[in-house]
Amino acid sequence: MGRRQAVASQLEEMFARLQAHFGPQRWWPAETPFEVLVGAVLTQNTSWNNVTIAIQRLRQAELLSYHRLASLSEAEMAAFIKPAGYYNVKARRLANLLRMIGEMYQGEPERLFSDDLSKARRRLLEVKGIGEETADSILLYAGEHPVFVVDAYTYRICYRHRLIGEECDYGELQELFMVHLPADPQLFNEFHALLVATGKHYCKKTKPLCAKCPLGEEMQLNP
DNA sequence: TTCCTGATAA
DNA sequence: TTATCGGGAA
Repeated sequence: MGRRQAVASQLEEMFARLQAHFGPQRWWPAETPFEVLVGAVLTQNTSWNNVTIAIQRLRQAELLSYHRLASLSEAEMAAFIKPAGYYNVKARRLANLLRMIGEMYQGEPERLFSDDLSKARRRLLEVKGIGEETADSILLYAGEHPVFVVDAYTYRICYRHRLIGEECDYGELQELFMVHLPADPQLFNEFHALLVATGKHYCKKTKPLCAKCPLGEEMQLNP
């Protein structure tokens, strides 16, 4: 078996094991694509639990739409999203993102989501505060584009299982998944969600629970 | 105390 | 390469 096939089958087995263990993840936990976009910024280096509190506050105030949210000042926005942490930074980032949607997509987020993948990605990355992971989360979970989302969990799990080296960057890790798997948004959706579940419950930063991990402790060499 | 579905400026 | 942003929960 060639190297390419070997990696492909390892990824497939990883997916199968996680799917069998965790079941359907039903991502992204949001009612609308616009809510996905907001959540993608709020969850930067932040536990999802805290994000849901912030999202609830926005929902309560009926601010989960482009026009309503864009009508707020950054200071007002910051007050609403406070429970998500980094609230001043995130208010600025949301405002930057909404401004781009206003200028490039006539204030209609749907035009961003349905735009050409590479064009939409470039425009998202031009926004200060939107990096590759946040951009790809929006493209996959709000736009249903076939792009694999890489995060700290993906990196940690793949590194510990010796699929990548320490120096592997975002693009290289993303390519590992996208080259070896079919470009299926539904597959990428579920796979990333399952990796997050794994990182959260087993492949933890400190004290990983390798013995109980659905990926098996025999795969991992150096936790 | 540590960690959390990062990104940027210094 | 490192410092900074931050509230919430374990």
